[in-house]
Amino acid sequence: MVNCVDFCKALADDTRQQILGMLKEGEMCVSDIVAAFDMSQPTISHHLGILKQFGLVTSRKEGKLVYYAINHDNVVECCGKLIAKFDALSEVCEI
Amino acid sequence: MVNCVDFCKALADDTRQQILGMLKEGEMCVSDIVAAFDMSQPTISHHLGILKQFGLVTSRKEGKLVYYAINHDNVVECCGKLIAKFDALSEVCEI
DNA sequence: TAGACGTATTGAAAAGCGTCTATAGGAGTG
DNA sequence: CACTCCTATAGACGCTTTTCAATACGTCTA
Repeated sequence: MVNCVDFCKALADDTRQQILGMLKEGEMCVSDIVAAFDMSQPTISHHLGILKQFGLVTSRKEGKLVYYAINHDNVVECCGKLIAKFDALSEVCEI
Repeated sequence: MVNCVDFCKALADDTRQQILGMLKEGEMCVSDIVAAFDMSQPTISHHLGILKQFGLVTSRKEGKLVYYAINHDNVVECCGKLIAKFDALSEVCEI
């Protein structure tokens, strides 16, 4: 879905990794994510936009709220691509 | 060895990913790496410095030449950390 | 319809990153 | 020693990224 470089760029930020780690536990709406950080709402919205642009999260609207969820398949696929790209022994563990 | 964010930052560049992909096949000296790119030697040296700083490659000096090699264990470990961090099902495939 | 609430967008400032040229340093060679 | 070759460092430039305040947009409710 997304290439390895874009995948790493999407994850090359601590805030985005933390967001993704939170979403691993289940979907969350924007205001709940914002509440977990000491950052402005537009900043979080910006990071969510990047994660979505690269296909690492999905979003769905429910009334006033927007729920974000991790795109599990894409994340796992990208991790697998990374291993395959740099690990000469990757064929041992097919993902 | 290195955290997930730094690992992704180190790989958030196409040139560095290409270098690491080349080194997967075996160690290379700087001038051979430079010859594979349409970039200046200091630029390649800069990227090698970043890869080394984050522990993704090692280097050894042999006369005038400096050979770089991929730090296989560290790369695999970091990929594993990434999967564990974001894949709720990661325990299925222990790395 | 007005207002309140949740989220996205805009525009700007600051910091970071990738690239170059110029140059320095270290190692071999004549 | 002087010279050449290989690699690293320094400094500068432009572009990108992160962050914020301000504001726009959409949705629910009174």
